[in-house]
Amino acid sequence: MWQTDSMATASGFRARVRAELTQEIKDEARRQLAEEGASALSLRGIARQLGMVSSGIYRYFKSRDELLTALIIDAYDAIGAAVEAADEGCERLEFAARWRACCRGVREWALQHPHEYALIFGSPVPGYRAPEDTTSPASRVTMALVAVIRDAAAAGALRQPFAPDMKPVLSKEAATEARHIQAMGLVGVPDDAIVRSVIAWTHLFGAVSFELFGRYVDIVEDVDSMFEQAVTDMTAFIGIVSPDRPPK
Amino acid sequence: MWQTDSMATASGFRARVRAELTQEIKDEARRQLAEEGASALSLRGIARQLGMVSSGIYRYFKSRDELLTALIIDAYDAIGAAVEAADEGCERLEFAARWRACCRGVREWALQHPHEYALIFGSPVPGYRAPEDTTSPASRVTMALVAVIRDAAAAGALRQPFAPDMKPVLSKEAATEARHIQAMGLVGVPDDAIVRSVIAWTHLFGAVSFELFGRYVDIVEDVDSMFEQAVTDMTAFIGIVSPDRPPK
DNA sequence: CCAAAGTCAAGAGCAGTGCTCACTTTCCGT
DNA sequence: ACGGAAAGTGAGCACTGCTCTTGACTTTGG
Repeated sequence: MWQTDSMATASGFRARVRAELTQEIKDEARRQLAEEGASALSLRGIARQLGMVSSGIYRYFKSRDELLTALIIDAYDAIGAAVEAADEGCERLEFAARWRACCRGVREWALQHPHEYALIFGSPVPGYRAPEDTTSPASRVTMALVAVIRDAAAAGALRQPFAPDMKPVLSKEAATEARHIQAMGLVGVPDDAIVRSVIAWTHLFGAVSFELFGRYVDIVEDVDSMFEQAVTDMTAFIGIVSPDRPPK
Repeated sequence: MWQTDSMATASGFRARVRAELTQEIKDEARRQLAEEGASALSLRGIARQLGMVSSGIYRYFKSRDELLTALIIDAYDAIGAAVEAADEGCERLEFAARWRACCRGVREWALQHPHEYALIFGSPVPGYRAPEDTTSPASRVTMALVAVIRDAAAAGALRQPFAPDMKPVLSKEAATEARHIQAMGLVGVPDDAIVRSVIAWTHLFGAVSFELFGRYVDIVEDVDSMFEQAVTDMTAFIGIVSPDRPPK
């Protein structure tokens, strides 16, 4: 009994120290990331800053890629948590507000952690292959957005946004694809609304990437207002309305 | 006279050889880029492949960054030319077709040159600062898209896409921003249509980036059809119609 | 026509990188 | 108290971008 206890505390102590140093390495890595970017991240530099010898890092991460992977997972979790929190700050039935809040959550997190955003949504680091462990945290943001669409559809708060003479035709192939996507948690959502949701999701990250990577420079001046308007327009484009909104 | 001639041919010869070797270096760099990605691009590797010594490269590009800049400019020009060609393959008055052709042009060039696309539209290389020379070629694609919108507006082929009860309100700030963008070649285009054009432009590159950077994996299966449908939907979203289309 | 000036390839070398490996120290579980 | 695992150390390998000097060649001007 006490053996188990001492064993637990002992190995617990070991594990604790190890976890702490692992965290310190990641923190320092994030610091360097924020200052110089991903490809300037140097294991030797981290070790130097932490007062240890460079080869010591390899007791904690067996390669630079593995460190990067850990940072990527943390970043996915962080942005996922940020978006979930943004969603949960809304009235459950205010679907349009929820969608907009999720969008703002993505952008705000990205603006606060530009290099970490670039790490996960920028061009993949050459030679780097995303391991399995990243896929689950990577989907948190998407799942939050999916939930809003699903809930809105279930509450009958998804409408046809286009004027009758402007409505685009949905191709047979796109409808098939929509049916396929439907299986991932979008039961009850019309085919064309699924397509428009994917479009809005794509636009969201396109907009944040454009802003962060400088593509709006000398074109869009008031990026805040443009983003806000874009999110509003895209919410309407999907067809999300408030549940109490008069049907017509 | 013959001196001038010999001088001219001599220096012309020199310049020609120099231009040829410069081109060879860029070609080999593009080859390595396509195989391993931007950050794996090695001057020593290029020199090795070209049978010259590494320091020789510096006679032609005074740093790795300068080589990258040259590749970036070439890439901007190439995608710009591709989109312009796509546009010019359409009837001048088929504005919706022109817009869609430009979008397809972007995607097709990107799929054919993924690493070059990543070079110009991926996360900026850390420490790399885009020099002035890139800005002009960088805007060719944007200018082609702007021309389509402008022409469509001038021909009265820009409509309000939303159903009356779904139309989002345009904020004062967004209207101001739209007026600002208008000055860049979009005279005569309504404020809300300008905003929607920016959104569609943003979505376009978001979609191509998502596809290329693997964000559609395990989510969108038939990427071709989804892209085609998205472009169709976004063309309607902007409000571009064919000029002969019955007004209602 | 021949020397001066300019051009360019070559190679050594510097400071930095990721990573490996043998070695020592530390400290935990029995 | 002791054996062994885990953690820390430092030398070393192969690679990188980049600089600088040296020597050969070409073009130019007196």
